[in-house]
Amino acid sequence: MGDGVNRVPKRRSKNPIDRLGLAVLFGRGQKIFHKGQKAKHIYQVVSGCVQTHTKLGDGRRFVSAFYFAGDYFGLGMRTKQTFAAEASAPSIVRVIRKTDIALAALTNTAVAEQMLYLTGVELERTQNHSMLLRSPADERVGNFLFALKKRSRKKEQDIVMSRQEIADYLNLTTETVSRALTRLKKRSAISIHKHRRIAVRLRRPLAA
Amino acid sequence: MGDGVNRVPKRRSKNPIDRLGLAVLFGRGQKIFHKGQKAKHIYQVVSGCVQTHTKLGDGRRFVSAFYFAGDYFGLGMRTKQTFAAEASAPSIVRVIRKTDIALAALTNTAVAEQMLYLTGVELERTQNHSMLLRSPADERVGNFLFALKKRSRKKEQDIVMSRQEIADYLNLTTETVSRALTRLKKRSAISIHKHRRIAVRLRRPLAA
DNA sequence: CGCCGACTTGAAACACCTCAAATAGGGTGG
DNA sequence: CCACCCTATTTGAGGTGTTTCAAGTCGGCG
Repeated sequence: MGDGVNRVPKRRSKNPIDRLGLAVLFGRGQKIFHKGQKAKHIYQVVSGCVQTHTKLGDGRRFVSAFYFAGDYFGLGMRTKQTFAAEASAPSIVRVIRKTDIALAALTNTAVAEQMLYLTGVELERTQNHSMLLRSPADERVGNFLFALKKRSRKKEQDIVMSRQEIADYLNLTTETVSRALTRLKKRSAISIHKHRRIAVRLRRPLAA
Repeated sequence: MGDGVNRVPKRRSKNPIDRLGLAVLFGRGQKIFHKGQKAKHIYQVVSGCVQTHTKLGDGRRFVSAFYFAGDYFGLGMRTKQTFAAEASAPSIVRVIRKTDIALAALTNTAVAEQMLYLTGVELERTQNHSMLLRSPADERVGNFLFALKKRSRKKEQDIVMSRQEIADYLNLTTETVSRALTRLKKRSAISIHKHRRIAVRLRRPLAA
């Protein structure tokens, strides 16, 4: 957490660790934690969108995940962060100290259970990403959009991240992402308004 | 677990869940669990090598991980298995009922900790795999071999899996794996004896 | 010793990338 | 509110790496 961030009141819920932590507002592009930083906290997106990423030696950028409202991130890191996290859009993030979680776990066994559960969710997310990286470009883009749609349950998606960020997540170039979108449009799998607003017509994942 | 498997005595250790479960011998290619099967157990490789995989609709095969002696697998699956598991080589696998783990957790808080730790290790494994899938073929193959070397700490690796299995893990074809090996040999990064025995000379991961 | 599957090698096709240029949208200052 | 500018996105042409299809070679095992 850098300086100049605005603190907002924490929210309440019935899940054990959802009562802990402090909600903080991050502007678009602002770093939430750095790669290599000591992993003393876990995080939950309250609103907005967060990405975790790393830069490869040659300057390529690798986005490992996007997180939306409700998602936890920074899990499973026992000592240091493997990736950096930053806001893909203005976001409110709840920051929870691991020491507070450990403390809560002493009196509530559901805490340890929830941590295991959340780490399992993160594992599943990463496995799905691995699967996604194995398909051809059109499928990668189509199924990325399809996943967004499933999450939001809206007809039209507001794509908060740039083509470049999508490309870095899907291991493609912006040009290929753009062409894939054009082809999906021609197939009437999607329609695009003003670049960032996309209606996904797919009812099931795109298959080869 | 199919029929006709040979049961062998369970082993002992000081980690809490290492005392649980029953060790079972599986022959090469034998299924340990099926995709979609209820996830009632977790597993530890005692000896040999296990792979988890899934078949995509069009017949492509996707190997999600290889596990070696000491590795746990089948973690983070809360209800059903997302992948199938089978022995890549004759392997002894310890099969541990989750109910037994839950039972042990009641009297020993270290059990829940170890489960979280092991799931974190699995998450890290999957993240590394995702990274691997983003590099060019030679790097994928080279760094796959390098990872094997780091694990075994031997000069020569006995590659127990077939080229096809490596290809399915790295999202390449057998031909490309083969050509990558040839190029690595020409660069004297490795040397190959009789196809399955490879000396990895790399001291650090291959970079672009 | 010989067979058979696993592995390697070769040539052509294809998908994605790179470099280059055109277009569209958002934001700013008048 | 409009014109302009600046960046994000799209589109185009050509190059590169991986796949595909087709032969060949190696090595384990009977």
